[in-house]
Amino acid sequence: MVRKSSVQGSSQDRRPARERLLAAADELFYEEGVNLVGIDRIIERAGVAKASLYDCFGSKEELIRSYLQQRHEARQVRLRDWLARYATPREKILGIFDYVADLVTRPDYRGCPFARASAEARPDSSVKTVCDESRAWNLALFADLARQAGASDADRTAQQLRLLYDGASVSAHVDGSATAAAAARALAEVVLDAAIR
Amino acid sequence: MVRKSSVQGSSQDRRPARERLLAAADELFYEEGVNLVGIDRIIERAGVAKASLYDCFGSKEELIRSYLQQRHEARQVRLRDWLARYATPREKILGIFDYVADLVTRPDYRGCPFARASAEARPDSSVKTVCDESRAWNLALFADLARQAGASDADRTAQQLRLLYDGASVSAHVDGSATAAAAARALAEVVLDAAIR
DNA sequence: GAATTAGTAGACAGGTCTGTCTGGTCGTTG
DNA sequence: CAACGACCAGACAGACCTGTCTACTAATTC
Repeated sequence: MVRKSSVQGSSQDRRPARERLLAAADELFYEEGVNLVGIDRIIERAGVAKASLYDCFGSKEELIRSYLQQRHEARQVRLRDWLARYATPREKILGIFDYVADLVTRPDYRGCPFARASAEARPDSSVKTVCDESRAWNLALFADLARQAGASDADRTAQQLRLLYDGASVSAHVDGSATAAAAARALAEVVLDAAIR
Repeated sequence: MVRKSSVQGSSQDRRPARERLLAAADELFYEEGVNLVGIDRIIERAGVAKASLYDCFGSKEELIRSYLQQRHEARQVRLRDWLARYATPREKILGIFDYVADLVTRPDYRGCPFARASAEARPDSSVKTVCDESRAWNLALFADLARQAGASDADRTAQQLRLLYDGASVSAHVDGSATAAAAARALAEVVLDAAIR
C-alpha cells in the first residue's frame, strides 16, 4: 500500500502525497485543533490537490485518525529511545517523568494531542479508539516496569503512576512550566518506595 | 441589570431570556462541545429569538465565556457546600477527592468543562481567562486548607494536591470509573502525612 | 394614552466547511 | 507507443455557521 519512493530527495518535496498530507496535518491539527483547521489549509501546506487527499484518506475523519495513529507510534519510538539510557526499571519509571518535563518545556508543546482531539471530537468518533489505545499502552508500560522493579501489586502501582503522569501533563501544559512534572516525579518516588518494600 | 422577574412560574418557562439562554448553553455546550453546537440549536432549546441572544451577549464568544463563568461560580458554591460536612482541614482536603469521585460517576459527566473548552478554543480566546481563574481558585483552596492543616510548605503541598486532582479528573473521565479518584485520595493522604510531620 | 422596554419571528448576507467531479499532466511500465 | 497510476488545479454543490436587520407584540411605566 505504501509506495517505496524510488529515488526522491530533489530540491522540492517529492515525498508521496500521503506522507506530505500527514506531515501537514500533524503540524496544523496539533497546533490549532482538528476542528479549527479545514481541509483547504492542509492541502495548501502539503502542496497537494484536494482530490489526492480524498483518494488517500476518504474523509477528514480518517485523516484525523491517521494523524493520531502516527502520533501514537512516533511517541512509542521516542519514549523507548529515551528510556534506553536508563539501566534499572526504577530509573526508567522516573525517567518517564523526566521525559514529560522535557516535552512540556518545548515551545511548541500544546498539551496531549489525544486529550485535545478527544475534547473536540464527537463522542462516537473513531478518534476515541486511538486515544484509548494510547492510554492503554501507557498503562501497560508502567505496569511492565513496575513488575520488573519488583512491585507487589504492579497493576495498582501502574495506575497510580499514570495518575501522576496525567496530572503532570495537564498541569504542566496549562501553567506552562515543568515544575508539575518535577512534583510528579517526586511523588512517583514515594509511590515506588511504598510499592516495593 | 438582571431583571427581578415579578410574578413568574406559570405553565411555560417565563424566566428572562438571558437565564434561559444560559441554561440551554450549559446543557448543549457541555454535552457536545462549544464548537459543535451552533447558535440556532441554543436559541431553539431556550425558546428565544436570535436577536435576543445578540442583545444579551453580543457574540457567541461572550455566551461561551458567560457559560464558563457560570460553571465556575456554581462549582464554588457546590464544593463549599460539600466541604461543610467535614470538620477538620485534613478531612476537607480528602473530601475534595470524594467530591471528584462523586462527580465523575454521574452519567452525564463529560470531563472538566474548562479543559474541554480550552482544547476547543482559539489560543487567544477569552475562554482561557476563565479557565485560569478556575484553576487558580482550586490552587488557592488547596493552599488555604493545607495551611490550616499545618503544612510546613503549604504552597508546595497545594501544588501536589492539585496535581493529583487534575490527574484524577482526567483519568476518571476517560476510563469512566471512580477508581482513579480513590487512588488520588490515597496518594493525597501520603502527601499530607509528609507535609505535616 | 404614549413611550419605553424586552422580546418574537424569520429573512438575509457573507463566509466557511466537507466532499465531488471534470479535465489535464507527468512518469513509469509493458 | 500506449496504457496506467499518481497526482494537480480548480470549479462546484450543499450544508451550516455567525451575525444583522426589519417588523411586530405585549407588558410596564410615566
